[in-house]
Amino acid sequence: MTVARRRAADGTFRDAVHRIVRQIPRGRVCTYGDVARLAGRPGAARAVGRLMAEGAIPGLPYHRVIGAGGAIGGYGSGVAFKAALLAAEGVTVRRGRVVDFARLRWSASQGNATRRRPV
DNA sequence: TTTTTGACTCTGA
DNA sequence: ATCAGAGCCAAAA
Repeated sequence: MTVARRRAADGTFRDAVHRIVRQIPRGRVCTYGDVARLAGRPGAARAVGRLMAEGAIPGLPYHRVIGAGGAIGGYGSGVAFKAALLAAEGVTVRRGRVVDFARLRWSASQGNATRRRPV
């Protein structure tokens, strides 16, 4: 491997966050705090938000990362566009809040098929 | 190394 | 429900 690929998985917080965000299924959402916790740094929600703003990896579903309690959070191109992207996946956003956030909330451990009761 | 920044979150008024 | 304040963390300056 060449040193040029130092952006690859190296155990850094940033890489951990990127890998997690990439796993969020379509039609589901995850909070900044959740991502931080999954990355092994509970409480680093703010740091996660900053990484989202960087958008270092195009193609990642950054729009699926929202605020605590289902708050829409922010977005580089505007929260309106973020809401539109979510709507396109079947996630309804009303008054800056994700409807049925509790059910659409995603966790790495359940992303597979642990859902015993489909929506 | 210290300071600043930012798509956060919780608590209390 | 809405707002201000404080706490927290990682990356960049």
